[in-house]
Amino acid sequence: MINEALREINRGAAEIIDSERVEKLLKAYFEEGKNYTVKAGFDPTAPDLHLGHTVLLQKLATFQKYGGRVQFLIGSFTAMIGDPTGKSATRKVLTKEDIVKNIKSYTTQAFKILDADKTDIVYNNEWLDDLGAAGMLQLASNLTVARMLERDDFSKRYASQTPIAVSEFMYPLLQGYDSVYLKSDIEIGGTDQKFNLLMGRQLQKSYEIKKQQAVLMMPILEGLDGIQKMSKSLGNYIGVTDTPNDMFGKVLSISDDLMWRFYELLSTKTLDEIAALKVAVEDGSKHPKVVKEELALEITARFHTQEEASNAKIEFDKIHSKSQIPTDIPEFECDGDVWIAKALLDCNIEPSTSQARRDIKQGGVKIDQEKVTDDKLQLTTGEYLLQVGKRKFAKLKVK
RNA sequence: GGUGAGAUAGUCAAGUGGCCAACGACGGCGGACUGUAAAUCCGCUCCCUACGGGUUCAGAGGUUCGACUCCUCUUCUCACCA
Repeated sequence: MINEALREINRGAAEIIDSERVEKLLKAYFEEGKNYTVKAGFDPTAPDLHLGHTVLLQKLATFQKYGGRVQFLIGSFTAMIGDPTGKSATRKVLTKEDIVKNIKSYTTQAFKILDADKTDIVYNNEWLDDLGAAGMLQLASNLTVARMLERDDFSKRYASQTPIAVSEFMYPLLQGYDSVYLKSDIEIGGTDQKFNLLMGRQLQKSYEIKKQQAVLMMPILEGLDGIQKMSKSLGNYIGVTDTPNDMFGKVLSISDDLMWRFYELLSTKTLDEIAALKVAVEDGSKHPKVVKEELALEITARFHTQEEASNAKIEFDKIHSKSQIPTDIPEFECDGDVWIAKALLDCNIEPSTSQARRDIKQGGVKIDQEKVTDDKLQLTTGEYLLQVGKRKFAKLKVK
């Protein structure tokens, strides 16, 4: 049982520092029913989460299953400083209203994965506001500039003469101080957070907390392309607020290799179940597409409902596997006889009449499922279903 | 501040007086194929009710029968020097 728990906790983790501590905590839970705390910090700078963020949440949920109590820390104070991680420029500061709004949307999204009864939402301004100048100085005296500059991001910026605000040095310190205040037993975060996570251990030691927190780092999830990290700016993400249809379709579009990665990091299936699926695909008893659909269903259902997920699957099959017509098609109206190319342009399924004529020539345009061959065709009064390629549809009513 | 190089379609990048609506690559779009929105192959890729017309190669002028290509100025970018 305890081994099973350890396996699930280790699952997908990039690195664990002080894994003996984790083992001890688990042992105490299984043998004496003692709980422990797992801290994870969230930066309320962007309103929407994508699947990359949920990797951490998923791991927290695993801990909750095995006696962990989650300290869901909102960086309400630190959001005003700007964490330099990953960005090589000083970040802009958010207004209070933005932060409050973001927090709200964060937590509703997070509780689709986390067990609310085993989660404490904490805001770090609660104790950081009171830290005061004296406390701040004391905190800062624990670290030297040389040690700060060890951080990869800082050293790069320093070397390339990109400005580093002194306040940015405070960020890792404050994040570390959060762990001191909360007396966290374990902290988890992405690999890009390593420096900050270790700071928690360092400061806990300085502030004479007997046991330093263990640190568990999760890898950064790849995006749909399977190469770059999942991020909004790269456009290769699956947002947790994506519509069921989008979500389902996006998961199905990933490569077979990436599918296993998603299984490992995002599925709630156990490692044994996943291993079984892998074997089944390899020996041909299961089709990889079926396995991928299972994954897509699971993920879609988590953020929507079971029913919406199944509908998304039906819709997907309709359009892609059987090349039928989707359910929702935008409708348009126009007067008199219309030239087909102009009609396609007006329905926003072609960018120009030139492009429309090209597509007609190549046999890519259909009216009511019939291929159009005449690029001079005039549409007379009636209703038409226009289609360009496999995916662009419009209904047009000619009066 | 000085000197030199450069600015070409969504992006990168050829083109040094007519053969240029402009090579090529990527992207995008169609088609075939596929379990897939992947991979692969084929075609298309400025606009216009079009075997023709219009507007493009940083901007403004000029030379020329004719300019993306030559000249002048302007704006911006980069490199080296100070």
